Amino acid sequence: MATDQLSVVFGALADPTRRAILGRLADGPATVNELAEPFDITLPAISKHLKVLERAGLISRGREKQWRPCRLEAEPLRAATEWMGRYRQFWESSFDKLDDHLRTLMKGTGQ
Amino acid sequence: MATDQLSVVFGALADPTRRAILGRLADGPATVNELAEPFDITLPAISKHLKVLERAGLISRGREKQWRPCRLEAEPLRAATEWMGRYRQFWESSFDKLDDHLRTLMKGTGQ
DNA sequence: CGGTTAATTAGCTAGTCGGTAAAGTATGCC
DNA sequence: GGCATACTTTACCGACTAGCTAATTAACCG
Repeated sequence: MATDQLSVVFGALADPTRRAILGRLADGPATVNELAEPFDITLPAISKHLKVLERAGLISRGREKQWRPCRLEAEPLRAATEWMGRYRQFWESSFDKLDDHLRTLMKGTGQ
Repeated sequence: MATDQLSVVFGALADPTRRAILGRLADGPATVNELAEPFDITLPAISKHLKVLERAGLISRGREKQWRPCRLEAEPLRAATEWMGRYRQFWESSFDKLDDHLRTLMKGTGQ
């Protein structure tokens, strides 16, 4: 996968286990074992997923006694959402049913 | 990569070439050669990228004479954006700086 | 200290990804 | 038909990914 920030973030989101982990973290911080509990995969596999999420800046990790609590860091999702925002008009209106010429024309009118 | 729709869409977006192709298609339909022109990669590589985008439902392809014009289909981005929407509060407010207890408490108040 | 719990690292396998070159398919046009 | 244009498919390659088991590190507890 490419190394630019957006690619890393989208790449991190392209896995249901990682999205589920983020979902869990939306309810508050959790330890690695707590995060692993719902899944049928081993702890090392979870550890790898967490590293991917950390590289994407989607989680941060503390140190508390023998636990390493994870916490959600949603900031990178702002950039991802903003990137998608460019296309919002194409799914919120019926513009995507029109041909290019007409679309260009209408864009010029400020709608 | 997993096969659920959201994973396939995020996976398709996790590559800068594919995102650039979508960017080009936002200006209107284009043929494969037109899409390939800005890049330093071979046509087969572009063809593969297009197949990934098509599998994600992000483009559709027609047939006009000997050309196979591609057109943007932004609909899948709606689901992707909606998924991220769950986390909007975490980057639009300072909630993500507070601890879980406080966040839970404030959520109960409706903001 | 020794043992337990928490989590990461190392090393392996199988499969996917992004790219290539070369061959194949489809259509248009003389 | 025959040739050119526009892609696509096939076969291959090196790098990366997701999973495993086994071993290691780190911190607490008695």
